[in-house]
Amino acid sequence: MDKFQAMKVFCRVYEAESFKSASETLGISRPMVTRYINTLEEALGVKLLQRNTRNISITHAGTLYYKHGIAILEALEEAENELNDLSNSPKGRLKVSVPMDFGLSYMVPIFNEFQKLYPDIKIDVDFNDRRVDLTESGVDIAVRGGALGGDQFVARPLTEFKGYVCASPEYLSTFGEPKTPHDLIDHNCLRYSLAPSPNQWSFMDGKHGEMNVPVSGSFEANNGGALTRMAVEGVGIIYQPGFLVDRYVQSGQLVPILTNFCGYVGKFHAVYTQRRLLPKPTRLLLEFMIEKLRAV
Amino acid sequence: MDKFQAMKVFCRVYEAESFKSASETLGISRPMVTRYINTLEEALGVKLLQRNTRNISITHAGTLYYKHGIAILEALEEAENELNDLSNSPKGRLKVSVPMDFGLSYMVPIFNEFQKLYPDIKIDVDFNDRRVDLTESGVDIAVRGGALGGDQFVARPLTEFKGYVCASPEYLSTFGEPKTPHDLIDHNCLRYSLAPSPNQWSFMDGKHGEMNVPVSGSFEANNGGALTRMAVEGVGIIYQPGFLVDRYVQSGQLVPILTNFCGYVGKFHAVYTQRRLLPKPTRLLLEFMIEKLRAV
DNA sequence: TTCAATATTTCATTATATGAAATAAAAATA
DNA sequence: TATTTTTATTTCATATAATGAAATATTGAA
Repeated sequence: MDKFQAMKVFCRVYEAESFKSASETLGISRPMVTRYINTLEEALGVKLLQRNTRNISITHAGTLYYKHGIAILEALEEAENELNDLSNSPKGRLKVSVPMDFGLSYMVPIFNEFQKLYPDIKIDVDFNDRRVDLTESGVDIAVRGGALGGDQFVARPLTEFKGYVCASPEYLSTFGEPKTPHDLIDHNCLRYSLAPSPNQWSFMDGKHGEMNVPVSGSFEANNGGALTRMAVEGVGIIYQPGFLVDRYVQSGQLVPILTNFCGYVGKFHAVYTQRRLLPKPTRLLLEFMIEKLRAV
Repeated sequence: MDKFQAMKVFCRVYEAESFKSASETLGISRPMVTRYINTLEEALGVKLLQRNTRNISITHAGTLYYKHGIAILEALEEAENELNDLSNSPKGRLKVSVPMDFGLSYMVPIFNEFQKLYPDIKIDVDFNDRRVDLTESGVDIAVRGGALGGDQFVARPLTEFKGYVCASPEYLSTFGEPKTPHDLIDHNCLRYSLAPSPNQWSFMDGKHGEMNVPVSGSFEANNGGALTRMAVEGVGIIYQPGFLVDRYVQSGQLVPILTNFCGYVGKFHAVYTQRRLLPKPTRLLLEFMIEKLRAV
C-alpha cells in the first residue's frame, strides 16, 4: 500500500466527512477510498473512522492521525516543491480556472506560448465563469473579474477592462440611438446574469457623477460572448467589455453609443492560495501571465 | 511507487553512501535500491546522487532532499507510534540483540511469556555477543553486560551477575586447588576472549583490596557456555557468571574455589536509542524485561 | 414501505514490485 | 598492463498489488 496516498485519501475523507466526495476530488473510485482507509486502519491497528453506509464519524485516533497527516503531507509537498525548483526543466500539473470570455480572448495564446516554453508542465484549464473554491477543486490559479471574495487568497492584478454600450447599426436605425443612460430604460438591454446587479447599468459623468440606470429586456445570459453575438444580430443593446466588442466595432457590426459617459472599469485578478513556497509551475505561469497581460 | 519507501531508501543510501549497504540494512535487493532512486529522481526532475558503478557522491539536491526526508520520516514514525499507542492490541516488529549466554539463560523464557501476552508483536532476536550498532543494524533493544559504550543511547539496569571461579572435582584432585588468586598463575585458565582484559582476572579482598592476576591457559573462546562445558569436562579453571555455572555447581560437576575472595560483579543493561516517543512494542518489552529480571 | 444515496464486496484486468541472473564498469591488486 | 574484485545496473520472468465496473448491502428520508 502506498502510505502517502493512503494518508492523502484519509485527510480528504476527514475534511469532507464523505468517501464519495473524497473519491471525486482525488479522482479515484469509491472502492479505492474504502480500501485505503481499511488498509490504513489495519496497519495502524486502530479504527480511524466509525462508519456505516450513510454516516461517518471520526474517532479520536482519526483526529490524531489527521493532525499528523496534514503536517506530513505539507512537509512533503514543500520538499518536492523545493526540489522541483532546482530542476532546470520544471515538471508538474497545473490546474487553472479562467472566465470563459477572458480566457478565450486573452489566455489561449498565453497558454500556447507557455507550453512551448515549459513542455513538461501540463496545464488543465477550466473555462468557467463560476467562482470555484480553490481548495476544494484543487485549482492552482483562478482568474477573476470584478470584486474579489474572501481574503485567505492572494490576488494579483492582471489587466483592466472597460465596458462599452453597443448595438448593431440595424438596431439603432430601427429603435433610435439613446443619447443619455436614462434613455436605455426604453430599450431591449441584453444583460449579463453573473454581474453583481445585472438589471442596473452604471456610468460616470463629469456633470452628474455616478448614474445607475435600471435596464430590462428580452434576454439575459451568463456568457458575454453570446450576448455580443445577439447584439450583432440586432436583438438589442449590450454593455460589455472592450475585449469582446472591439472586433465587431472595428468591422462596423457594432456601434458604440453613449461614448460621452464613462463606462464601468473592471479588473482581472489572478487568485491563488497563500503558501510559504509556491510550486514552481504555479509561480512560472503566474509571472508569465502577469508579464504578458501587462502589455495588453 | 511508495514515496515513503523511496524516501527511506534514499536516506539510507545517503547515510551509507552505498547502495549495497542500504539494500542490506533495509532487507531489499540491490536492484530495488537502484530503481527507487531512479524513480525518485525522475519524479522530482532532479539528480539526487552523482554515481557510477563504484562511487556515489551526493548532489546539492540530494542533501536538500535528505534534510526534508529525515524530518518527514521521523514525523511519520512518531505519528504511527502515537496511533499504535491507542491500539489495545499493539502490533509491530521488534529487533532485539542479546548476549548468547544471558539470552539463553534468562531471555528465552521472557520472550516466550511476552509473545503469549502480545501475539501481534513479532520479535526478531539476534543472539550475539558483539556490540551491534543500534542505528546501523536497526536493533530496537540491545542487552549489554559490563561497561557501557557511548552515551547517545539510554541504558536501563536489568540484573547483576557475579563471577565464580570453578573447576571440576577431577581437575582439582589432579592439579590441586588454588588457595589464593595468585595460585591461578600455574593453572590452565579458560578465558573469555570478549572480556575487557581476557588474560587478567580481578578479585576483591578485605585485606588486599583489588587484585589483578595474570592468567593463561590452553583455551580461549568468545562463548562462556562453551568454556563452562570445557570446565565440566575437566580441561581447566573458569571464571564465569553464576547463571552459567550454578546448575553444574548444584549437580556437583563443578566446584567453586577461591570463595573467600569476592569475584567480579557485572551488570546487564538494556540499551535503546533515545526518542521522544518510543514505539509501544519496544516500551512494552522493555518494561516486561525489567520487571521479570527484577526478581532474579 | 419504497426510494435514494452511499459504502462495501466481488471479480476480472491491468499495472507494478520484486529478485535472480546476467551485464557493465571502475577501483584494487598482481 | 592484465586480472580480480567489488558494486551498480539491466534484463527478464514471476508474484503481488492496484484498480474500477458491477453487484450488493445498508441506512436515512420521503
